[in-house]
Amino acid sequence: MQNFAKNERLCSKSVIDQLFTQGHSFFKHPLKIKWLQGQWDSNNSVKVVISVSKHRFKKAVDRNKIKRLIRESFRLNKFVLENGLKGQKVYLAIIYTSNEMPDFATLNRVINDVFHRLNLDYEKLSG
RNA sequence: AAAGCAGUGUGUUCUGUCGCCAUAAUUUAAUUUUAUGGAGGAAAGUCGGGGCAAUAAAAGGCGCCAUACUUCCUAACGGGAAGGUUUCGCAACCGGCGAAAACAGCAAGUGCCACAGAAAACAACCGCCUAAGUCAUCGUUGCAUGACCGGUAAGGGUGAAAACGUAGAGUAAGAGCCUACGAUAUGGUUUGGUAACAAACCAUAUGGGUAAACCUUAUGGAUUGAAAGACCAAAUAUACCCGGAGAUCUUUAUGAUCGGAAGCUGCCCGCUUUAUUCCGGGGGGGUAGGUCGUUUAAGACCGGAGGUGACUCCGGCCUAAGAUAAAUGACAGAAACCUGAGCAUUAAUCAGGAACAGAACCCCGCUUAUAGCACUGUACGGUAC
RNA sequence: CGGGGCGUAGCGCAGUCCGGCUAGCGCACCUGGUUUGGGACCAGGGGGUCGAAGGUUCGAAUCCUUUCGCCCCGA
Repeated sequence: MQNFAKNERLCSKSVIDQLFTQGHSFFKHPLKIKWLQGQWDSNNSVKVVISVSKHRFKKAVDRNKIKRLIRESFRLNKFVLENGLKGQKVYLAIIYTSNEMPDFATLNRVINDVFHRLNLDYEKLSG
């Protein structure tokens, strides 16, 4: 299913603090990724938070646009990550760090690469 | 005729696939499925005003802040409408039209006005005048000369600004001191107007600018903002309250027996307590989190009536985003619009473009940003040269 | 959402309340002197539309209005 429901979003402030202080991170232009293994009740395998800096994009319209594009490509590529994780659960933060507006095609490709990379890192870490 | 500039209005529609948020129905172990709805004229800036909420508070005064032609509209406003005055534009003049105005008061008081200039506000530095008064002088006894006491704003290369303007009369010299014409201000009367104000007449005056200087007058203003505020409430710790604490027996109970610590006593018995420890229960405040506040309102649309207008009244009809690390999207296609190529021109065709910008308690305004398109103004008439 | 502050020379700051004074100070920069040469020192010099636009005034960095950018605070 290529949907994106409410329980796949990370909303708790304390968990976000934990993710940003203790999480593993890597960088793939124009995205910065932070991730951390987690535990929760519902049976989805990822909780994600998407962030665009107010410093880089002053207009709310542009920030909303970028967040919507990232969310859309996350939704379409989520199956890659779910296959790699094999039932484990992960908190994820996606931070946009460029100064230019992205277009959907390149962003989609980057997200796909990022998820493959994330799967490799996860396997390496867990053995 | 029209570019540009300024203002006002408008702010593209439809189809398919996959998704997001809310509500309703349906169905479950979680949930699923279906239907309906889902950004703006500025949602922006947060500059005014109000609702709403909490706190404070007799009335009133002082202080502080804001506003300032008039009448009206509005819940209210620093907003709006109509009107007046002044200035500006068409424009040389008149009418007319349009635009702008922080347009109360400096003739209530105080302060300031650099440089220059005699002087920047109770004006005698130079200049002009010695008629009157006092004193002195003398070949001249005067309509003399000199000094003192004075008079005088007509003239003076300045300056942003110089003490009503021009002409006459008058005088020793002069002066609105007086006269004529003109200008301005204040007060009064009459007429028109709800009023600001306008016109006419009379009287008085001639007082430089500055209140986006202090200030005066009039009017208004309590403070803090939905992160306000109300309610529910896990985990952990816990004020306070209640019950209990080890061992043995059995009839399993509000049971019996033995025992520990402390106090009363010198000691035993007996009585009382048992906390600062631990266990169980209650319990208040309250964190994470959640619910309400929160979208039915100074509401939209249609029709009628009143008013120059802002706007008001009456009737009908409708309910229209509601998220909370924050939904309203992505991809593909079509139509209309604009630009370029194409063509003598139009059409077909091809390529490209489509602004400013995203609700966060809710309204009314203001301000600022806006591609393309539409409309209005700039862009009237007469007279004179 | 609400509140407060700052934009002046390449850099860091005065001056703004209460309008006129050459828009000033330190570092940096340039020229000359000093030294065998450099630094330090001495003397002299250049560089500013006071964030932007409009207004008030004879006159605005300063007063008023609008606007742009930056920073801080309240949970």
